[in-house]
Amino acid sequence: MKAAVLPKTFDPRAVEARILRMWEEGGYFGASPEDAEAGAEPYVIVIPPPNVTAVLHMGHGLNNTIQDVLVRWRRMQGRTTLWVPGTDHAGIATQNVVERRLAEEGKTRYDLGREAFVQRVWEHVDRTGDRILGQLKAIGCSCDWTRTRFTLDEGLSRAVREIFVRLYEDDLIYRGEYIINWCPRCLTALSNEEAEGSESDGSLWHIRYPFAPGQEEAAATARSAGAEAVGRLPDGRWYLTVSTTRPETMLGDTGVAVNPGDPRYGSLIGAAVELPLTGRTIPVVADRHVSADFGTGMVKVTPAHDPNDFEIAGRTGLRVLKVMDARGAMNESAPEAFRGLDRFDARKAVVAALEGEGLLAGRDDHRHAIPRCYRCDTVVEPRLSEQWFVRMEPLARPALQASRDGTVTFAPDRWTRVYEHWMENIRDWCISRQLWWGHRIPVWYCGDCGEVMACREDPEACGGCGGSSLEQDPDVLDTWFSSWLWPFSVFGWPDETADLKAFYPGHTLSTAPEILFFWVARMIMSGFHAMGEAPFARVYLHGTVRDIQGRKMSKSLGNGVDPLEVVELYGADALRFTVIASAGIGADIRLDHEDLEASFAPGRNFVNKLWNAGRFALMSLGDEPILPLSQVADDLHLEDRWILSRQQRAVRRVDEELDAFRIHGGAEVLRDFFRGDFADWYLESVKHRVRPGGPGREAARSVLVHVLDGVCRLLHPMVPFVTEEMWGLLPGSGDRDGPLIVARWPVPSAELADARAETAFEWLRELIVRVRGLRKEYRVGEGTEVALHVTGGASSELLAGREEMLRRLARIGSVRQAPPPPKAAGASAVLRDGTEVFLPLEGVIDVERERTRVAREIDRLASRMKGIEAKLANENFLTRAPEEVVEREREKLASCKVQFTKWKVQLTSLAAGDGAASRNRAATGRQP
RNA sequence: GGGCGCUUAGCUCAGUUGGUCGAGAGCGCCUGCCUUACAAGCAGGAGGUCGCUGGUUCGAAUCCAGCAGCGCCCACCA
Repeated sequence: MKAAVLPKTFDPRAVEARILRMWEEGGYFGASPEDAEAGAEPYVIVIPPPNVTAVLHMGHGLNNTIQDVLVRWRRMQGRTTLWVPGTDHAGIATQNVVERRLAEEGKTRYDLGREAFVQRVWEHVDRTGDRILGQLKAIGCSCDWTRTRFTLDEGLSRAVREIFVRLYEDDLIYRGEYIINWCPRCLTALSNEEAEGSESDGSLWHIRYPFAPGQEEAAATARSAGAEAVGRLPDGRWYLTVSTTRPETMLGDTGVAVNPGDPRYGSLIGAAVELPLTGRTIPVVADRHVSADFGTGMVKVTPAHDPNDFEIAGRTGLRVLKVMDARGAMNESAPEAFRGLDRFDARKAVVAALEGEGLLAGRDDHRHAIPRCYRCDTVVEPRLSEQWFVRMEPLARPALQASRDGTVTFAPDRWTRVYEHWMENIRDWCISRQLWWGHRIPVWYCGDCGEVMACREDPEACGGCGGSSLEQDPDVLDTWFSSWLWPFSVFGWPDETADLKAFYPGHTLSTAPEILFFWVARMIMSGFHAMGEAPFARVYLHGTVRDIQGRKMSKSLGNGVDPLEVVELYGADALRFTVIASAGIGADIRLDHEDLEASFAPGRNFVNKLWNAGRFALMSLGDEPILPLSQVADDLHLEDRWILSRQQRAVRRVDEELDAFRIHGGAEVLRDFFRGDFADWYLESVKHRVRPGGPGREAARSVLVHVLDGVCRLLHPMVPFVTEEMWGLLPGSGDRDGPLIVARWPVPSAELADARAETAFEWLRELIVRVRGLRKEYRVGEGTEVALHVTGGASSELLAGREEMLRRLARIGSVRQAPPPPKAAGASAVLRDGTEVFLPLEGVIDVERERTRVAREIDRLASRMKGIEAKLANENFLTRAPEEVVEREREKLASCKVQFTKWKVQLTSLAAGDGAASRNRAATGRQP
């Protein structure tokens, strides 16, 4: 029949596409505001939109699997569930990619012009965007695809405009000339977060600036006040020494600063020095920013090319002189010899020139953090320019409060402090970018009256003078300026839509910690500002996917793992289960990109095992109807009651784990239950029962289907494809109104919990394991049925009627509840409850070997007993340890004593059986 | 410079409030098995002074201090 056709191994390729189509066509992923109204409290997740530029990597694989597990779990629990998908236009990143393409054709974006270039980018993202969504689908993400959004689509662009104008009107957006981080390659401003510091080896140069004529007295005074950095050149001129890591910037120096309280330099304040190589004379000023105890205590001031120096200039009135252009080359304000030189060439040239003039005092190795562009890794240049900023402090206040009062919580918890620290030290956000790909800044300048207007709609005429010579700001907005609105812009904000009412705020956000500041923090801020409440309550920050050497997976290192390749090879379920089960909460995951087999075998093997359990059911259950549990309640065998009881425990624990974001914990619970309990023990103990004529057949069939049904449900959020397929093939036993994806999540049943059955079965399990162990230990193959003697413990009650199971699972021929005959040679063990187990092995074992082994065991046991006895003799232990702990120790000791006696007896019996043993040594070999 | 995290079996990692953890899983390894669900499997097993040193405690992988190694984040000390 059907069952016979099922392949021995699960073939994901044969079923995934079909199931995916079924889910999608069935509309199970979607949710409407009406659903939310009718159903239980909605559970909403908005996806961290992947960049349209890149293809999906394993980080996405992990993150989206986590989200899908949560979503599917809540959906099955009956919550109205919505997971909104989408992609991010990724300003710089995408523009870079397209520009690189153009470069291959020998063109630049300027050759195309703005409009044509943007058109070109659109063509590119239309292609890649679809591919990314396809990849998400391939790993099984149950997003509502009908709601797919793009940060640059019309609705979201309207949201961007609206928030910009609102913030502008509230004076929370302003324009100004400040030192910002500038990428000389991308030719745009960057936010603080986009300039990533990277430790590098550099140099600290010490340069001598000669004093201008007439400053000798001031210099000499400083010198006698202890200013070692002030001295005389060979030609007699006085000089002072400053230090810098960027000598080329000295060409733009407009002053030297000292701390006003520095006793050495009091005389120098107001003095003039000659700036080498430039012929300019610059003043010495006092500023509190300079610390007396670092370096020489004197700082060269380059206001146009250093943020601190810019501030010093603001306080002291030093002039601001730009000596570099946008590309980081020295401009016309630099001395002729350096004009046009790139900053790094200029650095060498300046150092050489200074050396030539005898003004280089020395150079030290200097390791420091150099900020680089997060997109192209070019060293960022601090640059004075006019940009747009968001005033962050007012926005940060409620966002900080939300974390402090627990409105928003982070998992793992340590991120709370990181978040709060950032919020407490928030700096204004530079949002303008000199790019073409992105949301154009909705600001117009009037050429007639100079009016500046931020507008929701493109203006026809100047609001100030009515003139029509309006020009829009050429810049675009930081890509994060659209993504920070994502949690509500996807629902149609600023309109008061039904979606917004039903689905905002969401519940959980799952993402990588790298974008905690870029995105998470800002979403919380915009959420409060635009919507009056946080966009989500819980933030889960998962770990990083790394290669086997611990390096972050990246395209440039070529150490990435392509999720689609994994899906192709092992299936989406294998990928999902592997990443879920392989790391704890927020912990990094390591995968070997060179050995996908080794990396994903755990998931694949597990999925296959699951498949085969289902296959067994289909092959062995037969076609007769399966009775509901209620109808077989009176015929349940011990193993039936045991597995049903265990299942209730598993359900409870999975809920606990998932609720705490311990997804791996949930996977572990289910693996233990399904493999450790169900497949290894339950199936093995009922195999003979489900066959026609088997004892208690109907009960076994019913329980088997019931439990397997539950296993499918419980595992569905993690491995949705194999469970959906299997569940569909299983003979029905209960609610089967639709596919598994919308089936009811199991609820622990107090009725099925059966502590006594659990105790009894666990005892049997222990007994069987011990017997199997003894058999292996004494090399008694499965072909040899042996007798079993049990005494003590709860044996008689627990053994009643279990002979069949013992025979099948431990190859025991007969069971005797009596001590072994005196002096019998054999193997013995003691169960935890003190039950003594003895297998008479006269004539099957090598007695001499066993005797030495047993003697060794006796020694080992004796020393352990001594330890426990000492503990029990300890007055402090007895009085202060909880009663049950002491009791446990006593039990431990008691069982050791029993075991000890057992070994002793065995040793003597082995000695007694000497003759017989040597005669039978030949029989110790393998069974035929 | 400040902050955070990690260090447990050969490898990758679990271990929730200190007490069945006298420490587990997966992979790998060893032994025996193609037992009609599954060799992507079954049964059994070896393997760990829980980074080091102290401390608190009747009891520490778990708490505290110090140290070492690795990693991450933040920061305007030129």
